Amino acid sequence: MARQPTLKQLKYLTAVAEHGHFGQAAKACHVSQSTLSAGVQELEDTLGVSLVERNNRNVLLTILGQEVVGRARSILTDIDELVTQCDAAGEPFSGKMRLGVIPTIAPYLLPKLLQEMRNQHPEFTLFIREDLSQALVDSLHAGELDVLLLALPFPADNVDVMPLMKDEFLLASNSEHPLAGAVQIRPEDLQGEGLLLLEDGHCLRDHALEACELRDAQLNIPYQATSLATIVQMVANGIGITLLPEMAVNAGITAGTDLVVRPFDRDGVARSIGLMWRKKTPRQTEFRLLGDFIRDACS
Amino acid sequence: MARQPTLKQLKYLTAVAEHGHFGQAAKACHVSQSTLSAGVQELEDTLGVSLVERNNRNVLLTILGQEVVGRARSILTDIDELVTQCDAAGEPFSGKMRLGVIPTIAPYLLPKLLQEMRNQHPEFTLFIREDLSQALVDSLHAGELDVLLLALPFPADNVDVMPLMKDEFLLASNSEHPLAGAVQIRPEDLQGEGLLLLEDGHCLRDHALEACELRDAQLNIPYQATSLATIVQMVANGIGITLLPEMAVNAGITAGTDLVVRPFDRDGVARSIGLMWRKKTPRQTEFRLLGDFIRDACS
DNA sequence: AAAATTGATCGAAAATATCGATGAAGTATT
DNA sequence: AATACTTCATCGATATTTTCGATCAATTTT
Repeated sequence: MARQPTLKQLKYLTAVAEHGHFGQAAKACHVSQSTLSAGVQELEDTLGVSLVERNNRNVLLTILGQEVVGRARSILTDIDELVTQCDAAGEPFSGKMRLGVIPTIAPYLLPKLLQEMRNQHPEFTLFIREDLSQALVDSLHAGELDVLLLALPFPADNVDVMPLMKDEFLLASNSEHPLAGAVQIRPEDLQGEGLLLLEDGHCLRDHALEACELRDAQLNIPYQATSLATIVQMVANGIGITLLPEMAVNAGITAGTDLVVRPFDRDGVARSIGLMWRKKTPRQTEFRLLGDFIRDACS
Repeated sequence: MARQPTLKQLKYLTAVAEHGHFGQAAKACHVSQSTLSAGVQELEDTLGVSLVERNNRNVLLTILGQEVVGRARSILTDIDELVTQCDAAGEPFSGKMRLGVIPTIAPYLLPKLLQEMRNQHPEFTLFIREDLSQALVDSLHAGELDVLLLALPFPADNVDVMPLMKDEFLLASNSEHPLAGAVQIRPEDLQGEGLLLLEDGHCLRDHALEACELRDAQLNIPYQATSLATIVQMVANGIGITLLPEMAVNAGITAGTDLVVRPFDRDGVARSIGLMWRKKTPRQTEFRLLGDFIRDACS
């Protein structure tokens, strides 16, 4: 099997084409003339063609040689670009990143986050995928995503997490509901109420119940919905009450309704928002910087 | 200065990307696993980035790694194309060639030649330049042309020539001219006649006179023209007589006129048509094949 | 627990690249 | 016509790089 030409040989050839002189070409390549001469000959050997006509006073390129030089230049340029891209990738927030986000975070954090990102790091491209936690973790391990923004804890192997912030759960009810006017609201007050929650698979459901130290059995859950926006509409129509994450409320999810949103009487009724990435990723530093950035952007 | 990645390293990387497995990739590249592993690491070192995430059960590409793989594939394809082109160039009549032709040959030989070439070797591209012999020879030495089709002899250094065919000179005159009805025509009969010839620089002029063993001094040359077609018109109008190369007559240069064209009484009143190339060209074989082709096409 | 798989690492051997010196062939100068 | 110069090719010695097989460390499967 015939061997491949090497980049070095192509480099030598283009230098000869440029200088029309082996000696000068060698100088430009920082090698001896003999080295360059041998390199060009080797290239001709491996290609099995004549590229340069050595004419003891001026060097001429074969017509085929000219075409090869053209291709060689293009290839060397491509190599340079590849290197350049990798150099630039060393800088944080300069390349690309694939971020997975759960549906109970994405609509409320991303607008601000993406806007800030575009402002401060216009060179940075953030691909977003929205899905349930388990699907995101699977994708993370499949190499389809680089980092996840989700609610912690979530069970996953071989990952590191970086908690970013607490997100309080607020009780949302129709204004006519008894709890809307209560002096103080305790998690225990939820027992027996018609509590509307997202369907199975949404971690918000589990985290909310856990934060309130409640179990399914203690609750009267009339319906399950597929999005918080739907739940808000149901609550506004008096079908029940719900727990809304603070970030959704801050983002205005209740705008246009007469929902009453009230905090609990004690701290800690909250979910934890954080980043997750593969333990062996080489980009941990970059991910931690992203975490800092998200914290800043959303405070 | 950071070193360049090598094609081998890029090859290894793409193999890893393809197989998702260092061992299989190594097998595909016909090297040991350690060699491939070291190659990929070296690539990462020279680029200063992480491309592959080694995960002890499955190999994942960094997002940057995926982009680098994409670029690498493209580069390797370009290399393959370069090699393919050179392989094909080994075959005669498959690449490109730049042919210089003199004005007293081009219009009469090229139509047939180019048509035959397109029929028999559609892959072959023949660039044509038409100019006077001296200009062609200069271009030949400058590397702008690969081979010339002209009338021999023509003085030039460091060239080889390949005579192809004789091209008889025919006497052309108005039908009313005395020579039009002569029993036989000898070169000597031209003395004193109004002989129309091309202007200086056209080798046809010199070759015609030489073939007839005449000198300028022996002739009555009323005008000099810039093309044979013009001369034909002048002869048709009774301004003088001229010598036309047989190939021009065969190509129908006198069509539409009442010119009488007659051969001389003896053989050898002719010019020699041939190819010329740089002595050091690596394509001599190909040029000789071209010569054979031209001889065949024009016989 | 043991066996198997996977990629990284290491030292020795083989292949290669590089250099300076020299050669060959032509050009320019005297 | 002889000489000096320029240019690229060639050669042998040396330095570098590449490659391999064997082994290691970590993990997974049996």
